[in-house]
Amino acid sequence: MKKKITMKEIARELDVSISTVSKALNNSSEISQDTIDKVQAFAKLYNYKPNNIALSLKNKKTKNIAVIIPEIVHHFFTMIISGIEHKANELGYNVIVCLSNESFAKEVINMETMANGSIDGFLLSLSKETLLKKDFHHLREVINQGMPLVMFDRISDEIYCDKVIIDDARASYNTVKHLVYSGCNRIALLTTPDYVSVGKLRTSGYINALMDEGIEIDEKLIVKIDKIEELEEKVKVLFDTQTFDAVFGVNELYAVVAMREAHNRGFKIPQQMSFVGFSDGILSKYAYPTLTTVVQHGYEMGQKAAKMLIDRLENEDDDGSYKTDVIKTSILQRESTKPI
Amino acid sequence: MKKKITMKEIARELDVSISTVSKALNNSSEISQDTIDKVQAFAKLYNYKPNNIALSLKNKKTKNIAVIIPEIVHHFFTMIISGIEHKANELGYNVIVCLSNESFAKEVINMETMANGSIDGFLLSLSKETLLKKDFHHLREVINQGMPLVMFDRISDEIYCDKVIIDDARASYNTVKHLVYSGCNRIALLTTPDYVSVGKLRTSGYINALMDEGIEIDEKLIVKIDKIEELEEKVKVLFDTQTFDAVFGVNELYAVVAMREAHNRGFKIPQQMSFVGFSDGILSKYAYPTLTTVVQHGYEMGQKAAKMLIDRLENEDDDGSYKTDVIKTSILQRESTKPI
DNA sequence: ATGAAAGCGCTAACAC
DNA sequence: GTGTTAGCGCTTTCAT
Repeated sequence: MKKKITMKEIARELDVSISTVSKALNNSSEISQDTIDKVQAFAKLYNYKPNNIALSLKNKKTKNIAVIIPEIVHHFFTMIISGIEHKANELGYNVIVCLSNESFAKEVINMETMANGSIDGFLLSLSKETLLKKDFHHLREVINQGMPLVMFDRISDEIYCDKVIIDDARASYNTVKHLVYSGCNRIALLTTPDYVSVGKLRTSGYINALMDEGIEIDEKLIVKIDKIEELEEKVKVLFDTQTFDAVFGVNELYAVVAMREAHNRGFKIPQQMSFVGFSDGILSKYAYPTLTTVVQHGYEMGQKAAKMLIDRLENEDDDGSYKTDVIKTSILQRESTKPI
Repeated sequence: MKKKITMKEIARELDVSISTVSKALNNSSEISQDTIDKVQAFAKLYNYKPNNIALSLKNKKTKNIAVIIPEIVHHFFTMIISGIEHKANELGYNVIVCLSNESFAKEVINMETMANGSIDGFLLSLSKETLLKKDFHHLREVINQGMPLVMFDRISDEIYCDKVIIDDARASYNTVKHLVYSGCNRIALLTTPDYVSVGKLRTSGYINALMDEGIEIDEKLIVKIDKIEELEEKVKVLFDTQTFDAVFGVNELYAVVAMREAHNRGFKIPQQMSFVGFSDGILSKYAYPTLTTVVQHGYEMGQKAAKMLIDRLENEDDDGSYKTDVIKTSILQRESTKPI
């Protein structure tokens, strides 16, 4: 069990001062080549590695960033984390993952525990509860302390900071148009309550597309699902009470569950009924039939967010202007919709 | 932008010494109630929070643990992370996530960068490449430094440390028996190459179950799939060249893809052909028909692993004995298999 | 070319 | 009851 060696010990062994060791290890021009060689050889021999914590304390930066997400068991979020991790590592940063579990309290605690020196900046996607309460004091606090914050996907307009989002409304608009052009005109929408920003935007895109196409909005075709537990029941009720020729789900799960129900009721897909979901995940890809979806490019979103944060960290010239990056989406046509 | 305040500043403002502030904040009995009140009030007013980095340096512990996993975009791994995160937070630790992307080099780098003081211990699931190379020097190194390591799921018997695993062989054995009892006797196996420890164990469980049931092993029914890209093709070949009445996949994806192929070829499921997968994920749950699977309890596994590591961290009495926890699995009967 | 000393923020043994 | 001091591991300014 050879414990980690410190500069102090190297200094003692080589009978030089600690500062000489420090400079030698950093190839300082102040030090003779002889000493440099000697110190570096010794350091390598004993596998010396500088202590990150000491460096953090000295430099006032940790090279760690925290990402706080509502949930990790979601394809979209895991793709985002992948992207963040990749980009952060590439730029020399480590990623600390915190889960809010959609809870406001947990989100606040996470931010508070991380804000005390453990990290250099935050990457955050708001929990549903925070979105509902509209209480953002914890975000304001870290921003006031001068700690950079980049929000992604589930953001708030009330907070002034860098952001990365999807063009949700447009994506939804395009999708509905796509369905219309493929011959559908009674399009059901499975969405979330309006307090979820992305759900609201997708709903508005749906409405605008139908209006632009001169199709009447039928409120009965808009189903708002809050908790996953009510999903199956609400879908059944929709099928029991309404007629329609397409279903657009604001996430892949909604769409797949609806598709299964259609299957069970004997509908031919996509001939009699079409399906589109949001966020191209594993479910869409392996559903039967495979599901046409809006591709959100989560990996790219994660990379962009990480880049934005690190740029901010490494550029002192903080001019006080924040930017919002919008990630383009695209429609991935598979078996659940008719070709246009 | 009110910067973080330090003890030094509190001391200056209140005209007492830094150590008095320290003690007052820690409610030391050495300090008069008066001073304690005064200091704490001031601290609260200015929202003083101790600097984690300074504490880490002083205490020689960071309250951070690193988890290194091959991939994050896998339901099983995300469940494990959830479990780890939950348990770690509960016990006062933060989780730093590192992805090896199944690469040996990345795994080594991850461990090296984290081992220099950033964390107190490791949670690790080996990358495929490491499993193939059987090069574990990086693990030995951190263990030698006295840093605790707990391996989970993809482990190596060559390394002496705490472990948490699934009873893979038994789970597989039970599953095959389950299929036999439900009336199947030509059971195809979709598995990974043997260097993936869990794949190997599952394959052996399959073989043992068949032997115990007096069913001949047909090597042609055992398909080893290394890369995801060859999955669909190999499944097609299986269907083209063999006859069978059940498919057992060592993960849910393999099973679902095979089930789709069966669907496309007009097989009635489960009447003509049964399907079982491993690891109860989102795919199994929403497949059509829903897929019977082996439940691996990833969340529980993550919790156990985190608990084990933290126990080790907080109990100095390291008696040099390591333990291996085996998580029980269970079969979740859904629509893709006949009831027994 | 080398070393002494201060300091990052905090704790704790020891002095007064 | 309060303050002084040393120290965690490292960097850096300022002597020498």
